[in-house]
Amino acid sequence: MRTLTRKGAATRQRILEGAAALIREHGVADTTLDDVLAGTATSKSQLFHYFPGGREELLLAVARLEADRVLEDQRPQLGDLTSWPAWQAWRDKVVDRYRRQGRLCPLNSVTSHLGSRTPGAQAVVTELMRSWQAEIAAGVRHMRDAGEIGPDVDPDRAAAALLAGIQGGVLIQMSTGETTHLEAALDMGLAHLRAGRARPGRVADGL
Amino acid sequence: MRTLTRKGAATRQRILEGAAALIREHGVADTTLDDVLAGTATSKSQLFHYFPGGREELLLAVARLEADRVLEDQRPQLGDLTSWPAWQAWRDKVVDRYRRQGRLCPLNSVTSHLGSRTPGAQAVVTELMRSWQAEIAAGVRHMRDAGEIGPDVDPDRAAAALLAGIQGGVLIQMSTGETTHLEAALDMGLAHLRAGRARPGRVADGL
DNA sequence: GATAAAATGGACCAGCAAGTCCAAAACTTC
DNA sequence: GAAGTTTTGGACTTGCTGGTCCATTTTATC
Repeated sequence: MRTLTRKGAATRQRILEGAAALIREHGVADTTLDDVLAGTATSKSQLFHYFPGGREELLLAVARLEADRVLEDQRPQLGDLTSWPAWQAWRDKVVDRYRRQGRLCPLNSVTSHLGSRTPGAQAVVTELMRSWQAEIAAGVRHMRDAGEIGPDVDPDRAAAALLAGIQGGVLIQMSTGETTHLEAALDMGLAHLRAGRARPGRVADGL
Repeated sequence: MRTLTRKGAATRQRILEGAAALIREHGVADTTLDDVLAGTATSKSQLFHYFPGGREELLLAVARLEADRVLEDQRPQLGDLTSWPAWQAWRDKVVDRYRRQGRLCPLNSVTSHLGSRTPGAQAVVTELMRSWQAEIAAGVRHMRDAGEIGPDVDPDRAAAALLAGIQGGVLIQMSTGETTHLEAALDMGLAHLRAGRARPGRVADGL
């Protein structure tokens, strides 16, 4: 596969998106290569032609796709955390996104299935977390510069805590089906940021 | 398997714990029944004798074992959140527990592998979350009654947020290998609770 | 339109791992 | 110590799924 014709690229994309859709619906464990083939009207030789690494390579590609989608789904709010209403809008969007997604988290599903033998999967998640946190931290920094948050707040650490709350909320949602925890975590995180505005020194005293 | 002799019970336990140990070390996907057999010096007929449901039943039993262990590992601190130093001690214990555990989270591994077709797995996690949150909430309630936390704080919601932070911190640790997020989430959660002490009305204003 | 490269179809293979089965040994109980 | 039950060993079956292979068709390029 030296080059890729337009047709070839289209086929590859069809396989990738079809696989992602199936995994979103049934989970990784219940999605075989034959399922993907049937669902995308392709043959086995095509799949292995475009993903020489076989299942593993395909799953990794799906993971990347889903990782990208996570941040995309938070735009444009995530990149514009410049006022309290904006933060609230972002919070609502996150909750809504995961409420729609339901119990299955494709990314977690894929990575936990690829497991530790595929370092690429961990890398995808790590990178997602890194940039996600960076964007939140940028928002915190902005608010801090605007005097809405105390100067003693560490933006990265605050963003890390917020991000952890989101992840945990989603994780819990995967078994309970409820977004209660996600909302509680986000609301507490935001309340804490807001509270830091008037009383410098308060935020860090638990560290 | 009408009754279980002492010997039988011991064998069953040996299989269960051996399976749990293997899964802790290598993850679910890389642990076959034959691995368990080899690792516990048992034969296939024994495994299916004590776990008629086969792999699925065994995995579920392992999930229960691990779920129990999670709370046990936090004792006695978890049940005694009655002063700020006690909260801090609990926080340290949690961080330490997961730092020791490393990247693999057996419970998440098992449940995400059993997937949605086994409702029992979700139930185990849900139940764990429920009681975990209840114990944290009890601590919050205690502190509130002692006047250390404002009366307007909802203990269950605060506990939910804290729990989400923990879960997310651990989840992130699974890919990064660092406990940074876990610590940030816990510290922020505790700082927020502490901050609620002096200024009633503050905590809930983000809701 | 000839040639080379890419795309496609689908039969085939191989291996693994879950699960079955039956006979033999050990234990319990009387 | 005999009868019945539980426990154990391990060979065997079976189904599935990832992966290979090669012949054929389509597409690009000149």
